[in-house]
Amino acid sequence: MPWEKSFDEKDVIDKAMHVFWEKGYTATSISDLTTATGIQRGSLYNAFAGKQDLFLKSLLKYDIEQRCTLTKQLEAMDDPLKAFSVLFEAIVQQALEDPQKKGCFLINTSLTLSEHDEQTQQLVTAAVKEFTQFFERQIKLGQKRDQIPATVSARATARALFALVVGMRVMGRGGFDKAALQQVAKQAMRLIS
Amino acid sequence: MPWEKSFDEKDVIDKAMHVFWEKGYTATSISDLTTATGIQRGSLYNAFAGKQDLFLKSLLKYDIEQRCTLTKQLEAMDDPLKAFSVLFEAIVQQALEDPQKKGCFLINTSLTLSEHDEQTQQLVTAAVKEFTQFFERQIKLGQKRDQIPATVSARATARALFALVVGMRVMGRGGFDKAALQQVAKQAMRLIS
DNA sequence: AATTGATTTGACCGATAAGTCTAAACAAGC
DNA sequence: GCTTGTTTAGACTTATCGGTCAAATCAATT
Repeated sequence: MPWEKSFDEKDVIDKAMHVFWEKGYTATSISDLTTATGIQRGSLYNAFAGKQDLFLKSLLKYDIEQRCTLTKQLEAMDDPLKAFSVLFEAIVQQALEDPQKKGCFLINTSLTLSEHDEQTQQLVTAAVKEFTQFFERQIKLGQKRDQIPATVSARATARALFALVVGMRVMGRGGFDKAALQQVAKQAMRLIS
Repeated sequence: MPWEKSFDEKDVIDKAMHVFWEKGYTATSISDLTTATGIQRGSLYNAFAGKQDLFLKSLLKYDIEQRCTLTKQLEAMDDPLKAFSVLFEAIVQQALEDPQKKGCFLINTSLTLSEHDEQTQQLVTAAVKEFTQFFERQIKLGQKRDQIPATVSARATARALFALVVGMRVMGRGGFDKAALQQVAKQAMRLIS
């Protein structure tokens, strides 16, 4: 007899995600969220447990849509060297294309982990871990195919590549231009050749 | 006839610096600052123009005490390879020694630049620029002395080393252990050998 | 069309933020 | 020891925060 929700929950999460991504958790107010999503305060609290809950769902969506999708695509290429160059080129592109210079939602969040609940912390930790493991898998695959020298340490290099990705995403938010980011990307490739 | 200030302004800035460094600008309240510094609200506003002013002075102090001091020491070593290894080892050490895992105040700030005034933004931008230039100078010096291969691009490698430093400082705040950071440091050295 | 009951709405709440202001505290000059 | 003028203390102001709630709204069932 009652009445169905008049808004799409997925849609709300997507809009909230972009606000959180751009402004960060603390700097985003509930008013920001109601404005961005078009739904009212009460509806928001009816659909979600609170601000932190909506943030977690936003971050989860980002993780699935961005990191998981990208690494899956790269892994499907079945060509580690190509995958790496595509990945680094994509990071350069994303940094240049985004006028708001939001960077990476996960990395941004990882720098303010203490202001979040345990679930969010676990999500970030897991995402970071899986991302470095992706690097390690690809390096080992490349070595098996003699694309990457067997002399390089897979785990150490994976961590260095991860550090470079983090560095690039932070640099992309600051005053670094296309050339600078491309140069870093090129140096990253040097680590696996 | 009047009466001298009963607190040391430098001391207040130092104490405020550690609070801002640990909690970030927004998460630090005036009450946090009065508690940490031991002076009262009114005195604080009498001595400083406001929260943002005190933050800028804190960041400036950090920049002078940490970045400037460190790079000067490294440059005085007059041995680029040694300087780099000392630098990266220092970053590992600092990450491990700090129980609060504050990371680098400048890099942390660079990720929330939008919430600061223009002066602060300029300070961060300048510090970042000078830091990459330090890398570039050292690499060129190393090449002149045949410590570093002439084939490496000084500017590109300088930027990559900077990216690695950023990555390491972010990783140091998260769940990465000593071994992981040391491995990244080692890979950084590979870029200049 | 009347009934029904969850959704929606926007006013409301207590807490806390940054910043202001007045009155008390104080040391130097007379 | 009184006057003087700055520092200090902390109550106060205004705004905004996250979150709640009761009343109005609406579509499906009857």
